[in-house]
Amino acid sequence: MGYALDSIDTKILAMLQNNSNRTTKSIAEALGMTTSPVFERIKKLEKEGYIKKYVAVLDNKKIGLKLTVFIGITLQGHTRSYLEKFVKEINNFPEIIECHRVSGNFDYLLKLVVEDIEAYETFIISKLTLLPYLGNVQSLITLSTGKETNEIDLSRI
Amino acid sequence: MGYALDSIDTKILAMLQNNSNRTTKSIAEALGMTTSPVFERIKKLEKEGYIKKYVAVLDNKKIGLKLTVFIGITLQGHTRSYLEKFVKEINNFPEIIECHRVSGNFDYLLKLVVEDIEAYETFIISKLTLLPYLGNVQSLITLSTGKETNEIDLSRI
DNA sequence: ATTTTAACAGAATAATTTTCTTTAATAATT
DNA sequence: AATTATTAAAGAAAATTATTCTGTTAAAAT
Repeated sequence: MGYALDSIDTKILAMLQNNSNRTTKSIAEALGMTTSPVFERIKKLEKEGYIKKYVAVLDNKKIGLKLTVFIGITLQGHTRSYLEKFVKEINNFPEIIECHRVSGNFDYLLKLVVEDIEAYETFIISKLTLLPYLGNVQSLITLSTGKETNEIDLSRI
Repeated sequence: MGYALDSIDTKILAMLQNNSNRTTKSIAEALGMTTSPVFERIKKLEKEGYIKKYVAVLDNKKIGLKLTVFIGITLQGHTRSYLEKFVKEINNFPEIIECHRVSGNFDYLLKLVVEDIEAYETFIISKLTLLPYLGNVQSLITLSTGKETNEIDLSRI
């Protein structure tokens, strides 16, 4: 795979995962190094794809999107071409932020973020149920969220 | 709620959501403005909490965490104190990156990221099933992911 | 033992962030 | 309607950071 991470790399990743606006200077100080090697390591981590991107995490509720819903879906047919079409359609719905093909009691698990229950119902009626080959659809409405992050614990790798 | 977003704010948020390392200068140019008002708006969006944090998004697979699993859980008792304890316990497991209390066929939906099926099994056996009051546990193993993002479509607010 | 390579330190430069002052436009008050 | 506050923006200056470059050291390879 071309490149192995050492403990300095994982520490850098851990810090940038937690706050990507942290300066290389501050990271370097935390590691007892100077800025140049830290800078070079970060660039390498970006180039090699360990760091995919840098993003601002917004407060969905404050923006007016107060409801997160998970939807488990089974399809009636499983032909390859249809599965691909399904995923493609799904990607056009701006409400959907995750779409996983899963094994277990569903074929797909979706995660979506909408304004409220009403917007959710509109989505179901005027978008989701229009898709063909749809089998069972089961919604899990989020009541509260104890934890929701992208941050991976890197102490275990 | 103290502050209403105008169209310039949402454009800034959209850009930072997509790439938080984009310079204020570049954002300002895209908006036909100078850097200072854009800078001030960003600081305001941070201060007011619309922007929660800035993070580096890592490639989990490259780091060796190749498996994402969703777990639906029902509990046998629903006393408030126990629910709180459950969430607290869950937060101590580094594998778990999301924990939602939901309505529907489960009480909780968890999302976790682990190395592989073996690590997943270890988690189930030596961590999850040790929790008391556990009822039904149903796992959805991710086979492939069509979409997985935090980026909210802001054109609809 | 010699060469090569990779990682780091330190300094210099380029670019960006951040602060400050001034101006224009809008809203509020009398 | 005139005047006064407020707010948002522009522009310039200062401070900090990112980025590049050069030289050095240590480790790895030959």
